[in-house]
Amino acid sequence: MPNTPALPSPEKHIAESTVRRLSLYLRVLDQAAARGLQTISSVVLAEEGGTTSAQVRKDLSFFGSFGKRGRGYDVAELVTALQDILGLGREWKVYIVGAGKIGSALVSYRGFSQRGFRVVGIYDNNPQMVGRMLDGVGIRSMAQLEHDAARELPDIAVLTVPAEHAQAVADRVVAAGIRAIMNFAPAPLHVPPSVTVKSVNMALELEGLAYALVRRDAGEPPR
Amino acid sequence: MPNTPALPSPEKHIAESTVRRLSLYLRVLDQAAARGLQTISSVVLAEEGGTTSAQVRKDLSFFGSFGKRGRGYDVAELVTALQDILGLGREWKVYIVGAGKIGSALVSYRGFSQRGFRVVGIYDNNPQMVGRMLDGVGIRSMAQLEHDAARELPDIAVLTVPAEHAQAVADRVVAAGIRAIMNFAPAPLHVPPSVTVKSVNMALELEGLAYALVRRDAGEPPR
DNA sequence: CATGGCTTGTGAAGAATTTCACAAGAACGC
DNA sequence: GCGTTCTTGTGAAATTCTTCACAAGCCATG
Repeated sequence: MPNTPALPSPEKHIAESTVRRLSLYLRVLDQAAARGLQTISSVVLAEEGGTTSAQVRKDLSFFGSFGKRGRGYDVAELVTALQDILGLGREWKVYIVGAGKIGSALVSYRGFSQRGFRVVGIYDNNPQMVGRMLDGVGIRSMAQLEHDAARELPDIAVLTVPAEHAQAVADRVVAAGIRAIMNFAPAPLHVPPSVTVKSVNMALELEGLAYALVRRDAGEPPR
Repeated sequence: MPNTPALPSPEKHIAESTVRRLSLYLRVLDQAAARGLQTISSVVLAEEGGTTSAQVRKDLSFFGSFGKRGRGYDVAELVTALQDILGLGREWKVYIVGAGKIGSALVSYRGFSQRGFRVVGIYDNNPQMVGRMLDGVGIRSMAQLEHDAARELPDIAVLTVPAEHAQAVADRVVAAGIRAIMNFAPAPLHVPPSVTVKSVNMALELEGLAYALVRRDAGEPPR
């Protein structure tokens, strides 16, 4: 680590959009590394990531100086720095709550394991499901959740339950001490401020597309 | 339709964040209607939707006046207006490309059909898959995509293919005349400006959670 | 070791978005 | 009918986010 020591604790508040882009850059860098690139400039990083070079440099500047003027960024170095910033240097224990179609699909999602997110438990309230294995992980009864959590101390709960149960499950998960929730249910969750929630709402994205299509057809320019 | 006729063609450009919130309000309104509420104020709508009342009113004001001072918004009326704005008054034909775990799970996702998104075709390049049925829809060969699209004129393509094929598939989908893509592959897509892409990147959301967790532990306030 | 061509890092400017705050309208009780 | 209470719609202010533009640094070349 020759350069700035990738200090991952800036005083300022970092915008969520910035953090999202950092993840994106990481993905672009992976591709670049796979193609054998040693070095990458903010211009190229921006093109592949769908943003602007100034944005890339600004985003990175919040966390330190990672580039070399006249050269660009060392790919391997920047990967390490970004992983560090994003907290990907360690393993995160994940509970998946809801073993329906989406929950089951997520268990074997490679994007999770590749970044250190390990599914340690899957929960469902259907007794028919309990005991079965999904990709090497056993489905457990919802009744066990609090008990297991006290022992395993999971970091993140992924909620793939029906919308009408989402809030109740979230409450339990929070009470069990989990402080990060990824919510796939199409319902807004209310949690204490000490808990972070990210919602992935597919219906919402689709509706955004529908809006774009009707706007487009109505003749408004996209921007 | 007693009030402002829900004119869905404002001259100004509407921020994507606004459109997302409109979808969210629609969801809150559904719940409200289910609870038998006739009327809802911007304050309540905001609380349930996780935003502020001023934001709600501002968002709606871009499209017209839907409320009554002193009363709030008529739930049923606002639902209709929002559906209208978002282009949910019609049926949208959806192709799902990639019949892996996630693609298969999405076929039967209720959030799609509930809002008028109808899956008319599923595509996969695995010959073992082709011909099987998923929730009443047959899996077709990738080779057919362009041919079928010319006939069925699908509106939206949902991409659930591996990241390394995402761009190539996107190119085909665009060439086939589809102008809206929902991308589940963890790879940024490059498409002509006439095509709208929404990406749902679950790894990215998880990384956002990991970031929040390390920040939290490092003692920074969430906001 | 000087020169030229690139590219970063970053204040400052600009644009976009959110919040404030209040006038105006609607309903209700008396 | 009048006053009180509630709530919308919206300019203006505040804040947040993005883009600009350029000095400073690095590398290669001769």
